[in-house]
Amino acid sequence: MQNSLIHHIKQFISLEPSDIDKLESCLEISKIKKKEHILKEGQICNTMYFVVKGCMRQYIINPKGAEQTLQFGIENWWITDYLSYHNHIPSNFYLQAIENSEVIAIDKTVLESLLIEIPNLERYFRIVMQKSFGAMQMRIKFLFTMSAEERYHHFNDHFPEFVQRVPQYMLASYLDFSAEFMSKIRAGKV
Amino acid sequence: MQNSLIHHIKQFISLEPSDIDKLESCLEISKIKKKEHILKEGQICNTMYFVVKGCMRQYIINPKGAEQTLQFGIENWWITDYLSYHNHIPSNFYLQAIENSEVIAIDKTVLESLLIEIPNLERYFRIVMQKSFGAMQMRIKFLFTMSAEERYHHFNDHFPEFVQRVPQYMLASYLDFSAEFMSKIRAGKV
DNA sequence: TCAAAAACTTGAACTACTTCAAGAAATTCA
DNA sequence: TGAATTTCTTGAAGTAGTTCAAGTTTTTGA
Repeated sequence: MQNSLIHHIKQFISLEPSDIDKLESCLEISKIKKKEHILKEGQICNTMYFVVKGCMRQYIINPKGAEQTLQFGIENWWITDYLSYHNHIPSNFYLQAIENSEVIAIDKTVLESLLIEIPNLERYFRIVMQKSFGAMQMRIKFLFTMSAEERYHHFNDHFPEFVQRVPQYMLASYLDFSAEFMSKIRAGKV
Repeated sequence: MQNSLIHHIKQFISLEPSDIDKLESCLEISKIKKKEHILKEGQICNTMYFVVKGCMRQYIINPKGAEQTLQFGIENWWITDYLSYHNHIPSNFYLQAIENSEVIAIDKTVLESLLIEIPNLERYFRIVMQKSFGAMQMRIKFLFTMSAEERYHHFNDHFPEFVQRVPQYMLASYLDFSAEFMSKIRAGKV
């Protein structure tokens, strides 16, 4: 079974066999147990994570002390704190596994040299980032224009399998409403 | 005076003189009058816009018929609908000048061939997109954790000159509250 | 320069959500 | 397996915002 990251990359660019060798020599899968953190607030994030299997989340602890999930990362998604990664500053976020997961962790220095050795890889990341940014623009649109109930139904319609996969209270905070309100939406009590 | 886009690119990567020539032959500045649209909902967005001078915004018309500003683009920012651009699908957004502006419009086909001719340009866009995505992650954090009043003060503290530059009602909708509420915040009546 | 248009303000009534508290159900793992 | 933990539910009370409508101020452009 081929490395799933290489498979993902090939969907966007073509790779020479020698490039694949280089990549494979740098990549290894690490297992992250459910609830384990790969980044905590205040740490500098020097790593990009590609989710091979399982599910990760990015969250914060808000001023009231409650956890708030800002992003999920499932199979074939990259997850990191891009600002901390890019500017080498302490992170605002936690990154945590919400299922037993497998990720490919690429250290910034390793990635920098890979990008120099395989220039075409810049193209891959450019495309992936543009797609992610586009998705984020749509997310802002949904947050701004839909009611809590509409956001829940919209998400549920588009990602029904995913809704089964994560605790409701995490999905509620991702959609920016309270767990209690989620319960009432689901019960039709709104 | 050098093309401000080339100046911007040079902050991230180095360019051969021949690359600069290639670039300059492809780029021209076009003037957009205040209130003029460069993209409307339903159109396919085939162009990326680099703001040389002035200010653009991305907005939608929400289900109640009101305009809602989702993003601003000032000098040295790229603005486009990335999802429409990337997937060649109709846009959800409007792109409009809110000051008399000058932009460099790069057509997708032109950009694609530039990226092939100047591979290093992929790196530039990859970096710019990663920075933008990081900024978007922070924006989600602020939207999720701060009250309307906190968002206003936070924005005002960080971008005081910009606050002077755009109509308050546009800023209010960008910060996700009503123009009337903005008025009350400013008057200290909350 | 001044009429029209755009932007801002105000208060009163309303509402979509939050918070709290407590119990019930489901899941985990020793 | 069953005790502990995590997750979900419910209702009552509260609140951070919206909406509406009308008036005022500022800006624009012929």
